[in-house]
Amino acid sequence: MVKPQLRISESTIHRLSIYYRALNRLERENYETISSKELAKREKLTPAQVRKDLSFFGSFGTRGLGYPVTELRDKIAEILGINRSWSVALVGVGNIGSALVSYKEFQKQGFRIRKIFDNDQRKIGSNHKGIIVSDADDIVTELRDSKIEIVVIAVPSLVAQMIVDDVVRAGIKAILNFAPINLKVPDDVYLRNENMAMELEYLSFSLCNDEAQL
Amino acid sequence: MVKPQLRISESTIHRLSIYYRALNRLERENYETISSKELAKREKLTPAQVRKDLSFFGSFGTRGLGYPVTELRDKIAEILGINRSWSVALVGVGNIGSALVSYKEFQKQGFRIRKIFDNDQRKIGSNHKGIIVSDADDIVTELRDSKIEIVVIAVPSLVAQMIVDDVVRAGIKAILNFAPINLKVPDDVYLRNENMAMELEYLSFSLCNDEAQL
DNA sequence: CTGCGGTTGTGAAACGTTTCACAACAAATA
DNA sequence: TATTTGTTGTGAAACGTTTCACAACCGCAG
Repeated sequence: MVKPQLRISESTIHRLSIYYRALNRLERENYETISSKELAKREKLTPAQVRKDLSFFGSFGTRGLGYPVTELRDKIAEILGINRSWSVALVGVGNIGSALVSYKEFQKQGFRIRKIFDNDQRKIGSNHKGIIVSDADDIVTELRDSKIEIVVIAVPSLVAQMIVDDVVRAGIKAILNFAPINLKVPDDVYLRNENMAMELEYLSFSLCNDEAQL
Repeated sequence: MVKPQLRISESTIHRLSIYYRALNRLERENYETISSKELAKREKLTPAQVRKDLSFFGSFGTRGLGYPVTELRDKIAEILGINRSWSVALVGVGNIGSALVSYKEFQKQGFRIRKIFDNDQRKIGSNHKGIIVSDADDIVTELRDSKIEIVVIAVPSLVAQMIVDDVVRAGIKAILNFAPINLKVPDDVYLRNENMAMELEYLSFSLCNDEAQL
């Protein structure tokens, strides 16, 4: 079903996420099928782009009709690997960490936070949405024997590399990092960075170069 | 100093953000100059990319020596428009909103949250880091006569379009949206989306397609 | 069964970004 | 001054992504 990989670009994967959400909305609006034209219009993309993105993984549409909404949504979920649930651990329950524990969108897509770590004695042992915060010093041992597949890092930049080293040592292969720093990980570990200030900086740049841009 | 714009790509701007942070660290480590080679190595980029990115805006380096750390940092701050402070309003003090109010990285780069809105009666009037939460119904009037330049939207998807319409009506030209939905804004308004689930989905995809990728 | 309007899937063209490769130059050394 | 080492700035090549354009096909109407 899912075609042999011929190196899918990052942009394509990100657009799949977008299509996934759009299709969920369409389903709620009782659409049965959707054309690449309309889907593109809704998400400010081009029809050709929608079709090409999907064609990397198979042919899911019907000529003359478009794509079946629910079926395509499920297909994309399968491609992205969100047709299942993932066990996630969170390191750091400061501002951002706490927000993530309650972030509905994670849960909705099957990302379940099952362990929380912090190095602040006042937080260790406390309860966040039913999870007892563990000591960050125990990361390696606690993760090694767990079923955790993805670790989210929401600690200050200064300690982030230390934490990530532990996480790698525990055998974790996928890390989402919120610290605004470039972490070093071995080649076989997937690392993604989420830096919320960067988008604000982009806005700042846009405002400063206004008339030139549009 | 800053060259005539010849359409700078999004990736280049994002890398400028990265250089900016790297240079700050280098300054703290007492580097006086840095070569494109070393800077690239630190941030897992290529030297040519560093040089080309910078060359769009001028020539800041010295052949044989490299780039002066502090001077280049300041130059990039000027290009990105973060050598000043920006007045920001936040709409929605739920999980994410509250985290953003205390998010140090925003303040550090000159993004100052000066107004907060919410539509929850229990939150209106409450105090977040010295700011009294206003009624979201008053967004248009409150923003119109304010000095707010950027609005951050951290409300549920269902109400996000309504809020953004008000924000646009108030004359705001730059919006950072955390709701996982594609908002519609006029062409002259800059809109950026921050979707934290998307990066997790990317990790999920990577794990599912592991052996094929690396 | 034929023809028509609509839409997909995809090779090829167009476009954009990254990498290469080297002339130009700075500093240091002799 | 001449030579060597090191690094920038940049045009051009290589590469990657997006857009174009159209054959193939679906459903429907006559």
